[in-house]
Amino acid sequence: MVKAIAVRNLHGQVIQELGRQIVGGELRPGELLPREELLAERMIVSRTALREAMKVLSAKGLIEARQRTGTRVREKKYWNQLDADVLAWRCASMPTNDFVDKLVEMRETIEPAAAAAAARRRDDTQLAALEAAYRAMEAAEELDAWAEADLAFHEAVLNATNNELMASLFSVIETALGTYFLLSARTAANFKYSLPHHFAVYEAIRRRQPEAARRAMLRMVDDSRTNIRRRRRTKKAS
Amino acid sequence: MVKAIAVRNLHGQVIQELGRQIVGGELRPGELLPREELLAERMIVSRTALREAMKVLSAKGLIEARQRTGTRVREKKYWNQLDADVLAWRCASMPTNDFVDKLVEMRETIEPAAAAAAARRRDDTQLAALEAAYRAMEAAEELDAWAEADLAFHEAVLNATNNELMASLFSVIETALGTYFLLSARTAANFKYSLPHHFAVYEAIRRRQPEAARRAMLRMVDDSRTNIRRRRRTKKAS
DNA sequence: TAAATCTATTAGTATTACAATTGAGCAGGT
DNA sequence: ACCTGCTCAATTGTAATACTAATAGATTTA
Repeated sequence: MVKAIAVRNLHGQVIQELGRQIVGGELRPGELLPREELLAERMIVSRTALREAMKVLSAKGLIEARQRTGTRVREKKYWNQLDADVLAWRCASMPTNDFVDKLVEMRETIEPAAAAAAARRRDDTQLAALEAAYRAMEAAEELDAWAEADLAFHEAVLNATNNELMASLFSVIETALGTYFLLSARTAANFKYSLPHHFAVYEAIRRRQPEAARRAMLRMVDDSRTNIRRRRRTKKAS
Repeated sequence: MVKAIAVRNLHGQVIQELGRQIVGGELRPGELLPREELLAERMIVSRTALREAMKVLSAKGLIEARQRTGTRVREKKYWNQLDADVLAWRCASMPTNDFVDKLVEMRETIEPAAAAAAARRRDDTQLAALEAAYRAMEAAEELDAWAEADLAFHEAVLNATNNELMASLFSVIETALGTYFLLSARTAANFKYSLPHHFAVYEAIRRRQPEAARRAMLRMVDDSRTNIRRRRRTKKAS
């Protein structure tokens, strides 16, 4: 479901390894992990490499090191839940359905608001980008091209927001969901199903009508969610 | 405006130093920073400590290191905008008003949605926490106590959401805004001004009325924003 | 009993050495 | 003149080692 970020470095691997274990629940919050020397030995890396990894995990809020006491896994409430890696590890570990629901809920909250903001503040360049994305969706002949254009469309909306925070949040969520929400609902036969929804969003943003944009985006997201749910049931049945 | 996270460690200081410089624009994207040996020497730390800091900055998406080439500052689009530190550095560097507006915009989209979700999914324990926070606000005699209770109230709402992502996002934003949005609008005289708003939110959540909760929270946030704006004008005038 | 102190353990920092990667230039062939 | 591939050197990546600093817990002392 999730793209594993390619890791060439050694400490990168260590980060992944430990991060996965912590987020996945093998290492439970409060648990004390072996002292650096031992752990390094076990993972067959130098203490240097291990420590570089630990610093990163610590920055993500997953662990906390104190002299003499050792390093322990922090409570979940301190984790940087919005960190791309943490999110990815959760996706990789969790019995996904309820977590996906949470991600979708975030998306449902963000995107309509973003559409409204875009309608308010977009400049002509950003509108042009949006239009280009829409035309690409319209012209798409096959699923791949359509998915790519769809993604570009949503990015363009977020971009027109002129609020990097919104854009960033969406991109994190979207990465976590992978191609899930883009592709899941549509079969090869009807993948252009939501084109009218996209047009409505585009039009509202073009005309600078925030409320219309919000409603249009809401309809789109809603629709996508019901499709995902339907798909989920189908899968379960099969 | 922002709480500087207390840093005891050396690499912690280095992280702050470099992070601030990058986010603050002293080191521009694309710029190549000195090789580790030199940089370490300049900052009067060992290469070890420097590298531990670099790994963290790299995890935040601020820099990218490649062998032979060196380490360079990444484009803004790759930064983890939602990282607490990155946010804090931005707050510390930016001519704040427009950035604060962006944060407020995030808050305005999140909180009403959160209130609605809370009304849908809260359990009795969470409701009790919410009630406790409300009573504390009601009972508050002075500004400090009120601010604390207010914060607890919002946390309780987010918590009742049962969606850690929402909770996390809010907590990040709230930290970035510091006590700004909690305190800025109210003078010592009328700090209990928004109590009715809070009651409305509480009631709607208690009665499991999502839409009512959303609207109530929206009114509250809207109101808070106008107060902030008013305050801003006043400040400018003075 | 409580307060001060010592001690052993663990993370933090520094230093040094070497390995791995790779851009750039050079050599050789066509 | 142009491509190909090789070598070289610069920079990050990894390791090993030694020492420093903080502190939980035992020990001593008032």
